[in-house]
Amino acid sequence: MTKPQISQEISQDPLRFPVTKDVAERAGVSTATVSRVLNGTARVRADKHEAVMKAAEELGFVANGAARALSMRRFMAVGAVVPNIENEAFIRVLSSFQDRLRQEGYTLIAANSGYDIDNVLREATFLIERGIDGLMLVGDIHHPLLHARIARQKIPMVQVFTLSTERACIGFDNAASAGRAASYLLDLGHTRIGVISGLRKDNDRGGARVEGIHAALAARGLRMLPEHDVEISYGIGGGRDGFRQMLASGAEPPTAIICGTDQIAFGAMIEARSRGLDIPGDLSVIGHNDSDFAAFLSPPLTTINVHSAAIGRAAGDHLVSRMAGRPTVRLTEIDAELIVRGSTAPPRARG
Amino acid sequence: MTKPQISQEISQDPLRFPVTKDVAERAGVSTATVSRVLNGTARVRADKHEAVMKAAEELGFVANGAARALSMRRFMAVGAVVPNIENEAFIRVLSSFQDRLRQEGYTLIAANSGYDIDNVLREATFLIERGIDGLMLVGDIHHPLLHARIARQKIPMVQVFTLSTERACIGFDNAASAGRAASYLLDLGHTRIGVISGLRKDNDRGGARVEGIHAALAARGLRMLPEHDVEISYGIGGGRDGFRQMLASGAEPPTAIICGTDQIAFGAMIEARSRGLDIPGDLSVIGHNDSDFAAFLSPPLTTINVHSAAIGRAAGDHLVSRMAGRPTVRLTEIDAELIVRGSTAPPRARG
DNA sequence: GCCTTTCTTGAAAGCGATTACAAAAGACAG
DNA sequence: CTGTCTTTTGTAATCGCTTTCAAGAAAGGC
Repeated sequence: MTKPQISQEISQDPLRFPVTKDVAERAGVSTATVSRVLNGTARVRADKHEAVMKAAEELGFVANGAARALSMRRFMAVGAVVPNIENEAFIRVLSSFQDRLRQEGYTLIAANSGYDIDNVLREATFLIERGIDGLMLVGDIHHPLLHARIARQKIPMVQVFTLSTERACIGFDNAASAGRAASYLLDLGHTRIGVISGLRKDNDRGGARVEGIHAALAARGLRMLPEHDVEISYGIGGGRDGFRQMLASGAEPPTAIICGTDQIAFGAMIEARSRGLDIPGDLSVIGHNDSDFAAFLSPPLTTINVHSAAIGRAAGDHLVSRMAGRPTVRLTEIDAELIVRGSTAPPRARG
Repeated sequence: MTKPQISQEISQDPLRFPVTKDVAERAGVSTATVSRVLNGTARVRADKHEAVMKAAEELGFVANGAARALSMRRFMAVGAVVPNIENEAFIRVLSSFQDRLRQEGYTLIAANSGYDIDNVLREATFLIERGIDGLMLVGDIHHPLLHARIARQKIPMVQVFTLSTERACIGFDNAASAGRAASYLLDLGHTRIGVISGLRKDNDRGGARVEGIHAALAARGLRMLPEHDVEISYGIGGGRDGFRQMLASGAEPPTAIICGTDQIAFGAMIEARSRGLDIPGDLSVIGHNDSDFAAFLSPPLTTINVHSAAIGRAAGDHLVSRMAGRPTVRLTEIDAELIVRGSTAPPRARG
């Protein structure tokens, strides 16, 4: 077994990775010059410039981000806390948000809260300790301490999927968009409309949507039966359970339902069909988010497209501007859109 | 409009957020003691302990992570580069990986590469500059420079969804597991078996799976028609296109197909049905990943569960141990499992 | 009560970058 | 060849935390 070759460039301690000083010595310049070359912050004579580049290359120099962050007082990272990192809508938001930030050299650090207001506080604090330069949150209802902390640290923050009167937001009016879906069903002639939503605790969006539906019904002098207003945890299984529960209540079944996600809608469709109900003949179904599979179900699912990717991109734009000290608009509305497919139709004439 | 209340605790510059020194002064101790109390690294007399906690609380103190990282030479963050952040399997891995790391106080920074080997290098370098203490990659084929860089910085790294002879891995033998699925179909009596996989460029897993299927066929003296081996970009639409392409080739259609994801399988099922083919009567279909919807399709989809969540957790365990300097096993095999549901059956006797 | 041992504490030295400031080196005109 | 104006460079301070070291306080043994 041969002695390990210590290559000449590793002078003293082969265990340590190279730092600015090593590059400086090797290139025969000062650390200031190294920094100037590597960051392009000031003119450096061509020969020294080249020497630095060469030395950095040879040593495999990688700048220490913590040291840089400390001295620049900028971390070049932004955080995001979403309720559920496995939910399609949030993934799309994060994905486009990240793309936008990455273009500007920012890193995204994402965390999830499990729809719990205390967890949002905990995760956001964790991110703030990390030194993030900006923060994205979902919704407008948060722990009061969180807003105080964000203000104290002067961290630019933007909220998505909501429109708030207080803070910067990118999103839409959840009540209005769900209301429009309800109105569409009412226009088709439905009168018994139900809703299956995800958990509404600490979730202003879910709550607003249900309220918007109630309001649309009320505007036509109708009201939703309490038995037709069910709340479940997300997922296909949840959708099945939700619809089963609605039928089991003994109340006259709805002729149309609006679901919190396309997964829930899919679950409800499965349950309905297993009971011999025809969709859309006996039951019209509307989902949320326009998931990949929505157009491929049979019948294809009518759904509310919330434009997650556009929202994420806009949130990125917003934060990038704020962090650069540029002026920004507080509210950006990217309205949700009802995509009508085959899962909705006028109610079948009563037998 | 009243003058903003400057609360007493903000003594000098109300623009700056509080630092250790401020807490120390307010509590009447040194910064060393503040650090000791806040990190619990050494015993401190009860009264001083309390004074520090109180001062920190009142000031809304949040430690500067960059400074901490710099002095501890530990960033308490790990990176992960996955091919596609919108793919269910990778999301599950990231989610469980993050949970595990979060327990130990680590932050996860995730990036995606779009199945491109150069992007993996770029993103990983970006993360290394950030100062990550550990790194997770998908698969075993990477840019040679990447391994050099990881070695130079002495960053613990673990690869998932693969088993390598060189590096630490958590995963399974892709060829063997796909081979088992093929053998299962062969046992049912199928002889014309096709495969629809995602892009295989820079993707050792996809390639290995297809090879495993070829090998299983060869072991029975059979071979796959080239027309039955198609490669598409991921997604339901891709699955439809893939199966359409297979039929359009003019070759005798397969009686069974194995798909790279459940989404692809779903797409292929849709296309098959639209052509009047019965599943599993005319066509058996196997997917990959056991997506949420797999069990709910009709017929329910037979699929290979790769245990993404378990892999992510194990990868977290592995890195946590390595970063703590504890000994670890290099290879952890978490075998994939065929879940047989209704989409597979013996081929219908030829008409 | 005095000496040794054990706990607590604070002063100060890093960690590895960036950058303000001043000195040095060139460029140019007279 | 000298003085002035730029441009390029290096020195050293700084960012905010952790941690070593040594001193001071408290505790225990005789």
